[in-house]
Amino acid sequence: MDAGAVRRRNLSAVLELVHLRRGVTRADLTRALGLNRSTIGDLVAVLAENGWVDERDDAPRSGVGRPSPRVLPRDARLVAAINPELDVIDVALVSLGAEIVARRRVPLSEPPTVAATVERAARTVAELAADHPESTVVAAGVAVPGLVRHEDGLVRLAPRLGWREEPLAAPLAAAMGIPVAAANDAHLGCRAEQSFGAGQGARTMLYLNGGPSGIGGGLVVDGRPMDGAAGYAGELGHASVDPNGPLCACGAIGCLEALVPRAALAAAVGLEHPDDDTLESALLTAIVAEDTGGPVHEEVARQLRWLAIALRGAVNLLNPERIVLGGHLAALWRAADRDQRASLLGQALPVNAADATIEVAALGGQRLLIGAAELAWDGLIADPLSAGESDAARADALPVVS
Amino acid sequence: MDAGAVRRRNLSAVLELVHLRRGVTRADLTRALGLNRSTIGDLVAVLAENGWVDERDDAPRSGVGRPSPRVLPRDARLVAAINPELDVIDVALVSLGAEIVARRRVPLSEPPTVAATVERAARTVAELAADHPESTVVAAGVAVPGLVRHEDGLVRLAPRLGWREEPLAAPLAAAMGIPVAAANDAHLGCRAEQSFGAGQGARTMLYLNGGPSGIGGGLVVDGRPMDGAAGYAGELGHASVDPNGPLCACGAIGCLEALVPRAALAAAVGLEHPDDDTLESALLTAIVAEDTGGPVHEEVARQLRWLAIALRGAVNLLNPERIVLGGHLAALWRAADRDQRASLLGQALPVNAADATIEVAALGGQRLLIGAAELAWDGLIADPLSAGESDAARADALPVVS
DNA sequence: ATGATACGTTGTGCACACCAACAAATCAGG
DNA sequence: CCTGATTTGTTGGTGTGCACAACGTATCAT
Repeated sequence: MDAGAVRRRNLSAVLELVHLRRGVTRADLTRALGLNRSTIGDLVAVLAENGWVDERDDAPRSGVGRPSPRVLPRDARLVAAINPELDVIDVALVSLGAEIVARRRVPLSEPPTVAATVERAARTVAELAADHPESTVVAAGVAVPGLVRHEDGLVRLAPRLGWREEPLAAPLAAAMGIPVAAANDAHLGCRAEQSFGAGQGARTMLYLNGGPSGIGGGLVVDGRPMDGAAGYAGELGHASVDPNGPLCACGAIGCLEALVPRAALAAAVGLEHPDDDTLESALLTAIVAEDTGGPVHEEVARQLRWLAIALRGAVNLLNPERIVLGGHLAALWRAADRDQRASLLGQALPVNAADATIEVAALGGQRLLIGAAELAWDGLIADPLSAGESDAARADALPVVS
Repeated sequence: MDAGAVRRRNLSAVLELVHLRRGVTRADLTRALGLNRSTIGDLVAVLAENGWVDERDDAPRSGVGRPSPRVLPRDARLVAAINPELDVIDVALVSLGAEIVARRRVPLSEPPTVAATVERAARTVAELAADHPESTVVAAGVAVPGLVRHEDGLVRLAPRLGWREEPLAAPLAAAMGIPVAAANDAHLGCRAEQSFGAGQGARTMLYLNGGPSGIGGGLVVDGRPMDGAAGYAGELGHASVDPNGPLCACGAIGCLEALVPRAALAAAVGLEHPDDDTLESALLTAIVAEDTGGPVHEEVARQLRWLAIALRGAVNLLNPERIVLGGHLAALWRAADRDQRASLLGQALPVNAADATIEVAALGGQRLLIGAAELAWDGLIADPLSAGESDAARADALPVVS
């Protein structure tokens, strides 16, 4: 580690705080980073020169002493967030501080091929960027409903889209002329919740999302997203919960996601492909309306029992301090009564159950886009000055294909 | 991060390499750390001045060019490693480079209380230290067969010893006058295997050990040991593998360790409390002697089936690149035939199964002591100069109770 | 108004890693 | 055995970046 690395680290730490807290005072920065006032002043000045932040004097007056100027993220640079799905490609431009500046949902008549995804996404990003001439789109992140190799953004398998061993990040980068990184959608949901949602502050966390194509998840270990050896960690949906259970689409027996399907929950309340909010409110309504022991109660109780078994294993293995539930698992949690909630971790070792709090995901429909944007910001925040002169020349500094 | 932090980090990185590789040339250090020759020379000189390393010119001649002196760990400082068990307290002095310099197994007539453990361990360490007057014992680590809170080394529960909510690190530190850290024995086995055994080089690894009191484990994530929120991670032994299975001692149903007990394997080969080596060789002998389908084959196959179910969940959740098996799980693996070995990860997602290799633990009976020593070295290696003048004054720099 | 408090600003010093030039120790080839 | 090539250690000089102290500035409390 040389002296330059110190500078890079400190600049990166400042920028990361500005990003995560959407603006902080310089005084906050000195306290959070333990650096000298003069050093912080210098670092902020460098970031301001390079177009990353603005300083403003509209500090909320708080206490005696000279007020500290606020350091705010600047929108001169944006990243693109892309989420291809079965019937839509969701595209957004996201600022530092994770504000969605522009968003367009491009409807599809049929599931997209990779080529179509690349073409539509690149075009849509260009159109959205044209509406924001004062900003430059400097990188992109893609949330893919499937397994993505993180070293090069190759989609190993996305059953819902019918993709298999398809390069994705590379052609997108070629089409857009900026670095592109891709990752599993649940991983990125986890990142988003960790940075800006229900996972804030948790150093060890398990995120579980119940979507139409199954149950995915993500992990945070020591405050950092955990990908595993190649990027496929977090697949608790394919943990065994019943060795005598049904055959799962993955070929194994008794997977969690085969026993806790979103479709069954939706069917119990008479819906077919509800979105998260619709499913949740229908479920809560049904639970209130129905007598205890009715079919909705039954299905909720059944799914909670299986979920508890899977959570027991994960909680005993990881000793997380937080568990965040999204999608129909969030709906399940909301529909559960006091006893059912307690029993979710009831069979875990007491010490592990005591450390863990269960929360419901907070970011709703913006989750995947914010997560994809986080992925895109990663390399830039890690080394803010490399983006200084030519934004395109920095491609190889990223864990990304350009 | 200030300038001094750079120095600390670099010194620490050099010392860590010397420790892990049990000596390296200065040329190796420049390559491994990417620092300048002159910087490495300076760092090594500082470490040598402070009694951490020796330089010797006995380099193995390899190729042209001026030979690089070897930097070797020096035994001026030692750490104590302590492992209380049911019928013995195992104590050792361990050098930088993880060589066991002295060891004594103190036999017990009955399971030790915490007070007895503290007294016997402290006395034994003092006696061993007296045999090595040229060295100073500067810290200690304890491997506990139970759940240990890592912030203060309090034993939450050690069923085998009958301990519950017992402070351990604090009284030991008081008795010995040096910093003491304590952790779960399987965690420390994992650390030992990671640093010096079958886990070397793995950045994501799952360690699983089958002992007489159950199945414990440890995790390595991003090259660093993973403890969880409070220190209780790795308990895959209490993952559910059969919701209709037997009641486990932990109060839950169908835990892995209830279905894969060491005692059943030992009983199958007619032994009662065999050590690891005895069990393994007896099992291998029996497998060869017995016809396929016999009771030993049956028990091995049965246990492997349950183990596969638990491993599936863990592998899909973590996407590890290595799985290390110890204790009777290692014996199981050794006894398994080709097909059985393949089927251990056969139900995991193919991408996850492809990334993971299964290995057998390599360090045998020294594992826990080496792991406990690793724990003790942690704080010292992280900041070598703080130990320079007064070895005792550095206590509060450690994640440890003094 | 006045002191106390908190913060930004400026100039200086220092720690530390890098660099370039040189010296030393080996190997290969004659 | 000598010579050149190669690799590495050594030395003195240089530059970068953070800390620190002293001072200026803006707010609050009385």
